[in-house]
Amino acid sequence: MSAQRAPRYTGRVSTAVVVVIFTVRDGELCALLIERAAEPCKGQWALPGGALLPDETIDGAATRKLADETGVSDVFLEQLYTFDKLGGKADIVVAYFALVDFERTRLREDLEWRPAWHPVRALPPLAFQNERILALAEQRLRNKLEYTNVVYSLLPERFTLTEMQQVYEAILGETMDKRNFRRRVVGLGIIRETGQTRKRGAHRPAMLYEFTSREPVTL
Amino acid sequence: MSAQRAPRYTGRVSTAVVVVIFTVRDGELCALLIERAAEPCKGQWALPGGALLPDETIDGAATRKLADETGVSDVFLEQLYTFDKLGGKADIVVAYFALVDFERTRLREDLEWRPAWHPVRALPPLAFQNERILALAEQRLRNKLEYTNVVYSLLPERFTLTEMQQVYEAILGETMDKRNFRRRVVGLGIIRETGQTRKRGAHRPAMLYEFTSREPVTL
DNA sequence: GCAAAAGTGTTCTCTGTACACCCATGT
DNA sequence: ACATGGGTGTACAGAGAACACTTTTGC
Repeated sequence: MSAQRAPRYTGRVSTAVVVVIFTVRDGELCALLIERAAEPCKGQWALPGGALLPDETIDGAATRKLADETGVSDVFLEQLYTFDKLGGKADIVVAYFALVDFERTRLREDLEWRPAWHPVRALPPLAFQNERILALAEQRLRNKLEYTNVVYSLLPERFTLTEMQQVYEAILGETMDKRNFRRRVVGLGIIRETGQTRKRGAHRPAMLYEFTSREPVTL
Repeated sequence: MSAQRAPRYTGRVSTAVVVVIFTVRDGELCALLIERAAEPCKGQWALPGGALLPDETIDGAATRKLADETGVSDVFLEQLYTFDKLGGKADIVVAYFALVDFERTRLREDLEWRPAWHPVRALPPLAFQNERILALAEQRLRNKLEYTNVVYSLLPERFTLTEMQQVYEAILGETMDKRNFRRRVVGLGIIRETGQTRKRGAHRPAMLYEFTSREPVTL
């Protein structure tokens, strides 16, 4: 597109979309990977993705991939970066990243191209330089956690402050002070009390909170 | 690229690169635009850009476009966002943004496809929804200014603190306190005194500073 | 000596951090 | 009664914001 004098060579290149899908499970940040059942890189793991369908937007392709693999939609999904020369079939790969609540996902069942959650601190061998994409996504996630409310997309409708804190700790990889954490998130206005409590085990019941907005907001 | 079971449809789409080139001139943030000399959108202005050359990387294409239009290289240049359905010839447009010192640029001379600097607060009619790209680039620039040293790419080798402050004020659109500004930028360690001064007009000479790094650094 | 830009310190507020004990419940 | 996680307040330090006058030069 756009202005250019040069002879009008029109590069047509094969373009694909991949999605880094993060969740927090058992206090660990995990990403969804798919085991490759065919060459190239058979037996290695790769991010979910694929070519665009005819007339499909790139956002649309990312949304579709996310839904195909996890069954969820209406979650945080954002474009991450566009790569080239990654070594796969596509010349250009537009990467997205998504955040999902583990409890809401239903992974596609496939014996051949099996999807599975992998802790990002213990990844298997990855195809097509997918480490680079994952590393960038993780960094963006850490940043966004600090100055946006994106954590809403990793938690259920109602949750306790301890659960919320565990999500932050899993992603940032550091423990936090309970009192400071609570003051901060309540003070920022991203969550509010529901008035309901939840009894779980031999201790005082926990207040349940909800997000004031389930749309991404920059603080 | 990457894992996919579906029938292997490979979308080949036409892909282009555009570059938002910013500079600060006379205390105004300006962007480089090119007047379209042919249909579609003849007479409107558009961001410099064009299709990828065979075997060219997207970074390479952006670097080339920047050098073609301004004669500069070795400046801050970063991928911004990837758009589709903008209405031009390309299906997919990978946008970059660059920061250049006005004094170092030599615009390409072309009677037909004329490049010119335009203040971003007073843009002419733009082709292909280029307003969206410019708005996003400007927002990113403002953000980066706050937590990185990218301003190095808008200033010459040696400069006064007043010049540096004027760049910040032009981009952020607000005046700043001289003493606080100086404390901050010196305290951050992104610049240092050169020991040299510069006499300019009927007043005390100004100390010349230089950047401690001319690579992008996140603070 | 006057106009013009350069340069320089202090005070206050706010934000973030460190830190330890009591509470409500189940067994 | 005891074990378990839930819930709360205060003190200190560092960062950022507000604010006005003196210095050096050219004319």
